[in-house]
Amino acid sequence: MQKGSFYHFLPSKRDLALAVIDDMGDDWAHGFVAEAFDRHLPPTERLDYLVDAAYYWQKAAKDIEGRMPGCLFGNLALEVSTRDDVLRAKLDAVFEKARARFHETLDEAVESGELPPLDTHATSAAMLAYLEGVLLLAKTQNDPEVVLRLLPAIKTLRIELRNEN
Amino acid sequence: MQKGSFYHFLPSKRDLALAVIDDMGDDWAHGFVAEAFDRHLPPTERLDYLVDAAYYWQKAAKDIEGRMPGCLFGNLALEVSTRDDVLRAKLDAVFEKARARFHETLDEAVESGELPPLDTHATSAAMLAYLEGVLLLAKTQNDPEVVLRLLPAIKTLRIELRNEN
DNA sequence: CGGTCACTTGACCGACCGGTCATTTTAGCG
DNA sequence: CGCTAAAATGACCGGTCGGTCAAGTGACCG
Repeated sequence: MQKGSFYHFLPSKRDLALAVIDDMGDDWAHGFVAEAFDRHLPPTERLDYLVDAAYYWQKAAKDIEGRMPGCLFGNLALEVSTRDDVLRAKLDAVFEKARARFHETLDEAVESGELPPLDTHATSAAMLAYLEGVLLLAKTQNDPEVVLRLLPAIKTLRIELRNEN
Repeated sequence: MQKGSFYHFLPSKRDLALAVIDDMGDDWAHGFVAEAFDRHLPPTERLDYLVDAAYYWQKAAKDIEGRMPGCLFGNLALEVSTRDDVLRAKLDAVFEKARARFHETLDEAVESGELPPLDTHATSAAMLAYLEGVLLLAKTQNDPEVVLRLLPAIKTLRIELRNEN
């Protein structure tokens, strides 16, 4: 695309980033993540599904482009979130949406007795953090297999309920 | 510093990045991380210590500069590792050094019976990933408290030994 | 057909960035 | 003091980047 065309639709490069986050953020939190988080599956199986989805997505991307892309939002977050607060807030919102998916799943698992009671809010955040961290390491090694090796341990993360006085 | 001076010592900006990784990489893997991983402490306490160290470091940095810096190596890794393979490999080596610290600690804990047998190699990598992921989320929220809330769960991460046939 | 309006084009602009270099300052030393 | 070598300076260069804009194209519409 020629730059003239670009500026016909968008006022600046920064606005492109904003728009991309809006567009892909939903795709991600409700697409990639949601697809894995199929409500018809038992909660813990959804996490297995997520591991597979992350792995195949990264692997496919590497096969095509030669390099592991990692997580688009993670990449963006570390690069710009110290320099642009609006962008940072938008990325934060995307992460929050994804976290909510984990949260639902955990609540369901606890309710059904599949998991003992735990701080599902904090634990869901921990799981998202772990997902991002694993993608970071895998990208640094440029090796999707790292995802397969490490990510399943996402199911072992657990944050206890703080005893409420 | 004036740019003339800069180029008196270093041939290019990229070499600065390389040098910084070399310098700070050791500081990190053997300084920040090693400090937390005091061999005089029982293994699991070292992880508590690490949580505190990460928290206070991030908090202090935020108090001074107004923004959470996150992990220097994580930042660099996501930003450049798709564009510069040498840099990527260097960052990978830094992570590997840090991982080894976790690894030692886990081996010790297993040996002393403090932890049941587990895949200490994979688990140490998982812990490092989790550390990076938590810093990423905390930075995106620009809130060091996230570290305090999530990072302690690093002790719950566990990857079982693959049964060796 | 001619008019209009969404869209495209690429030349152009100023700012900045990585890097060079001749010149000057400074520090160490006999 | 004067010599030397290390280190600092800032003008300068080519390239790129974000962004502008006047001119062009083409599709639909009366």
